[in-house]
Amino acid sequence: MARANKAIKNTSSVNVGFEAHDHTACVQTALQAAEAHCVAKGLRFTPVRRRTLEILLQEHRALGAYDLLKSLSASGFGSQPPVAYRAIDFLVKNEFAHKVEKLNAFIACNHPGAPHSPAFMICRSCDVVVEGMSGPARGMIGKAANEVGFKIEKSIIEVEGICGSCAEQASA
Amino acid sequence: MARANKAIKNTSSVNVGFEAHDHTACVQTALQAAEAHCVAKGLRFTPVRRRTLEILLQEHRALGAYDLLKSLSASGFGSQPPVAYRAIDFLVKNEFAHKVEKLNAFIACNHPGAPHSPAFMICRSCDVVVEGMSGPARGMIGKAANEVGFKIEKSIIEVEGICGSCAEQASA
DNA sequence: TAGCCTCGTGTGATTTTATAACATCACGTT
DNA sequence: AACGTGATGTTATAAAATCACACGAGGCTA
Repeated sequence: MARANKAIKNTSSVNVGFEAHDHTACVQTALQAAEAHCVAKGLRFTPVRRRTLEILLQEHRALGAYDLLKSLSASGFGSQPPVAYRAIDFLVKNEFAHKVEKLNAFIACNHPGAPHSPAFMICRSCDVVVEGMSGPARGMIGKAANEVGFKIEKSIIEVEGICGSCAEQASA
Repeated sequence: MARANKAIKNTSSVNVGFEAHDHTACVQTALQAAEAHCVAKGLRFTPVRRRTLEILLQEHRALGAYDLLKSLSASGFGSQPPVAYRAIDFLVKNEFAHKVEKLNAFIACNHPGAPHSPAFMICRSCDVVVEGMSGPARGMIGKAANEVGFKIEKSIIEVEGICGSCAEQASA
């Protein structure tokens, strides 16, 4: 629970370069966008899937599969791991959410719709994760890949460090 | 075991742009280099740690902690997870090895000594991992980090795709 | 040399993360 | 109504990682 609890502490913080905002509205917007995308693609945006995305959007931080599962079962869905993992798989496959490998956790996508490879900044102090967008090819590694005939399909970029707020607090 | 077994299959392959080479010698060289580094830094290159690095070097691919543990206990060391994890921690902390987050696995460092942030190419077909070197700052994400006052301490770059050999086989 | 401290090792137990396997149900098609 | 597909639910189990505690080897100091 260590990491999860740590993350859970900073509940409503929506910072690291972002202003607090009307979160309820932004959650709704994102859900509608996802719904529209699913309709367009013939995907089934079922209640569990919708609720899972909603939770991720509301929390606005990386959640572990078991954190999600707890919320889901509290919302009346099943209580066993596959319930969460299947919903997560759907969201990740369709880029409504991403996995943060470093944390074994999942986070709602910041740029839904836009096909992109995410890049995350992870604060080691407060565990806040912010998603930036990364261009497709990516400098050195792209070059190295070309040289050895490796064809990049997906890239995982996660940088760990210390965010602005935490740095301030530390120096204060 | 799925992923691990898959990896275990391609036992002696040392390819993806690298020629097969005198592996025994290169293992010895790397071990000696690590030993020297430890002496210089006042670190204790104990038997378990040495053997762990040796296994990683010999295998020349990403191994799970439990794969390592099995080898270690077969070599006469303890048989409980902490045995492996502690040795791995030591190797990773001192950059003799890296964790491949995507695989939850560990691999001997290709550029021992040189301080660097590793970047991995992971073939989704044969699970071969090759380490490239990544410069410190890293394009887009570095820029994004600057903008929000995020101080990067460590970066994880892993690209997934298909390696040259597997691509050939597929098209053949 | 005895006492003490630190670090490394070994073990048992447990926690956290993830999948396998199988039954059932909802929906659309035939 | 019969069927196929995909979503959901459940039980069980696997895989990855950590906790907690005992012991022991080496260096240090007194």
